[in-house]
Amino acid sequence: MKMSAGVEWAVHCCVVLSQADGPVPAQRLADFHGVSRTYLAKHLQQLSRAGLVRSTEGRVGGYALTRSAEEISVLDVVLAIEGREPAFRCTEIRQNGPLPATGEVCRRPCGIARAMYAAEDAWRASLAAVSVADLATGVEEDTGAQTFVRLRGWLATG
Amino acid sequence: MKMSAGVEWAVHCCVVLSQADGPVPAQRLADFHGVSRTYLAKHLQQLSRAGLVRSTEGRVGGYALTRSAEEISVLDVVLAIEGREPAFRCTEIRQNGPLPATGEVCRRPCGIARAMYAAEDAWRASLAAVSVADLATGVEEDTGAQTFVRLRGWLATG
DNA sequence: CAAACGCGGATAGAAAATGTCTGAGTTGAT
DNA sequence: ATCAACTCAGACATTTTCTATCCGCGTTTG
Ligand code: FES
Ligand code: FES
Repeated sequence: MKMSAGVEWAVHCCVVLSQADGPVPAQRLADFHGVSRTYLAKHLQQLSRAGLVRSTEGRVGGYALTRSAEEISVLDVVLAIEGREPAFRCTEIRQNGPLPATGEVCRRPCGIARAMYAAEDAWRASLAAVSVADLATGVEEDTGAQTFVRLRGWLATG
Repeated sequence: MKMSAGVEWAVHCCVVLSQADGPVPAQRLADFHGVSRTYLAKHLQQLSRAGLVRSTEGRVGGYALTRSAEEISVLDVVLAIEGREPAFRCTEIRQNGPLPATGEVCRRPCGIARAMYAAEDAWRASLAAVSVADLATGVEEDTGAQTFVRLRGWLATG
């Protein structure tokens, strides 16, 4: 029951991309966060496959958001990295053993699975309520308005 | 971001124990669910360490709930098996790179972590609202009132 | 054409989950 | 009291997953 560390990297990258003017290469994103470039590239490819970022190839290529930061929720990023399968998986062990549940009952998920899925729905709803733009404003409130100014400067000159 | 399969086993066992009169051996629980006895024992030990079940050794030993089924929530079982650590772990990569966050800001968790923790709190609240007794009544509604009667019979004679 | 960049697969290493084993301790019957 | 059977508990392998890296290929800019 633990989340991949790549989720944090991806969210941080989305916040950075929301403040960038043009495409940002994976090398620059990796240097900014102090993480492995090759491994971060894997996660960026997953974001690309999920349609959250667009990749431009070639000499001055890089990554950029496909929509505005307000339209990208944290849930979108988490699902792109961790996958859309629910964390809990009912293996239907109620059908095992000496007193198995009959086939008619098993057409709908069992009570245990229903409770687990309801909890995951609440989790997803909470993450869907926060957008990348909200995170960016939070960063400005925490570290000051000049943070992103310096970030844009570093992205341009670096 | 996936949950251990042992969680399902543990929850099923708690539902069975809520309907048992005396202590139930791990062998009986494993046979009833059609799973490995030795591996299930490991999870039952975790429940024992968490204080949810009590183990009695000896010739007629086994496991029994320490409190009433109404007082045991699904969240208690999940935390006993999966551990109490949150799924998301902030590795503080905001302190890396060329523009690191200064030490003063980092005393409180960053915005990303706050959003993740809020979502996990919602998840836990949803699981805490469901008790083992609720699951048992759900099983009776799904499979009929005679289900647990036959279960008690199998536990006694088996 | 050369340099920089993204993409995908192949390849290891580390960590965690899964599954099994043997021993210590307790209980009940003899 | 002794014995034997049954139990739990922790230590021990096995398998899968995550993490991380590397190289070759196609693309774009200069
Ligand atoms: S049968 Fe076990 S959770 Fe559905
Ligand atoms: S610094 Fe990355 S989530 Fe807190």
